[in-house]
Amino acid sequence: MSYNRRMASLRAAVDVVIFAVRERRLSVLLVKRGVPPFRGRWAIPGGFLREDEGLEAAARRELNEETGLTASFLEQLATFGAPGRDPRGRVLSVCYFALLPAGNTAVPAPGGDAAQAAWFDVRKLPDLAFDHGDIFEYALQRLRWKLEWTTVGFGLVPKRFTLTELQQAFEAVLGRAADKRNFRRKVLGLGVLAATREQKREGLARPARLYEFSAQRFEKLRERGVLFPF
Amino acid sequence: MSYNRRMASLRAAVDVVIFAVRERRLSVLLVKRGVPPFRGRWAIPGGFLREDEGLEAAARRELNEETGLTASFLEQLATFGAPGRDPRGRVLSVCYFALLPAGNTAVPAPGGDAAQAAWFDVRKLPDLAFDHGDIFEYALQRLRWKLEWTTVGFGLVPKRFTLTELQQAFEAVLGRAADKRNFRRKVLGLGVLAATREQKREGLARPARLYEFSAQRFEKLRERGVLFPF
DNA sequence: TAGTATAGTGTCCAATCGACACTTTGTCAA
DNA sequence: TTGACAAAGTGTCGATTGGACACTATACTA
Repeated sequence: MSYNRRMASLRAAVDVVIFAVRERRLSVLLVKRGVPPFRGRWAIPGGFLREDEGLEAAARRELNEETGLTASFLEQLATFGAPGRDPRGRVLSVCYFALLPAGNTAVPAPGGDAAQAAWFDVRKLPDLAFDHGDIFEYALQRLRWKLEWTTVGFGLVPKRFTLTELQQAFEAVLGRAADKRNFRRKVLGLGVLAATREQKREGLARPARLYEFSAQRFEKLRERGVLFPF
Repeated sequence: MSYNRRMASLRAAVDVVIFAVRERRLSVLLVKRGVPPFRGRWAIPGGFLREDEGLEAAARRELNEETGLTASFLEQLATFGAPGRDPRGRVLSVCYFALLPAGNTAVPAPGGDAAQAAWFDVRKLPDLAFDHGDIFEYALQRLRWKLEWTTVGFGLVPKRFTLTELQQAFEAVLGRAADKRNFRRKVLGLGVLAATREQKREGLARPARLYEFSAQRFEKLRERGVLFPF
């Protein structure tokens, strides 16, 4: 009944769906596979888990190898493990999703199995390798959902940002325009933003005030159960 | 740089946090380990993933082996994989959480590595084996959260149920009393319940109307984006 | 038929949210 | 210097939602 057939060979991959807003468009970083299987196809960046390496540590390592950057948000997404999802054998993919702040989104020279890396507008994705299409869809759904109901949104924007920049990031992810007054009311009403003394000019017009996310205020509210943990 | 040290040996366990409301108390099903490591300690039911077995299929199998029942809700929770979490070697635990409807919560004779199985009030848990304490906490947090913001709650109750039964299930999970009128207004306002002609007597008093969850109505609303997918 | 135990029902107030348009400020060019 | 431009910044109203709050209705039993 509960005889455990030990699996012949099992490997674990850690894949990271990396999102950033670039040119007001929500984008994902993909890598072009340089080796079989799916050679020449685009895929979500990732690699095999190493011995003595934690899952999140592996995700951070992959992210850093791929972008040279540190995520402003990183969270486990789900694990995909259908038999047959990888022609090389049984591979579980523990997936993460990461946000990078707008701005630092250069594409470095890729290493390893990836022939090249590039940002793609999420509306114009190529066919992806493995079951990465499913993984991407799931990640996007989760990002959109969390953006509306949590404070992850601040991960899409630099440390200091104008409210217009923040709004544009929201609009890029959700794919629809927001009302400026309602957006500001809501986001300031959260009580987790601190206005700085500095300003930023966007083009030739009136400068905008820079704000920053206040971790202290956020913690205080979270302790009182005001904000969503997920 | 991206040289892949292949892991010597990796196994994947699938563990299932099984919740049910019993005697108006939120309970979890635990098994007592009959073999090392952690022999004699209580643990979340689970087992190793088999070859050619999908993750969710493995979770269903474990659930069925442990309870003989089918879950009314089953969803992947997260994957835990810290090196050293299992003294036998590197083991990833892909965790699920499941709900059983109130009523059918008999404890069958356990098989395999489990010496015995028992329901525990979530407020009075023993020390658990491995990192199962963390897993449990995470599952409980997720359950509470989803109960308030999604329709999972109907998984805690039989196919046909009275509104009082449903309310008691909510109260058991959230650990606080709800106002009867507000609860009924909210739950009926979802538009996913259908009243049946039948009634049920609870004790000696006036019978209550039986309702059922209407998958059709739920789908219609979900298609319009009214209800939360998560 | 009186008692009892649970089912079932409606109002008020506060907070939230969406829709909606004009004034302010800084810069540049005429 | 001032007029034009471009983006920043700001408030109200109405609808909906959600929490607090207490009494009547019904089925049965003694």
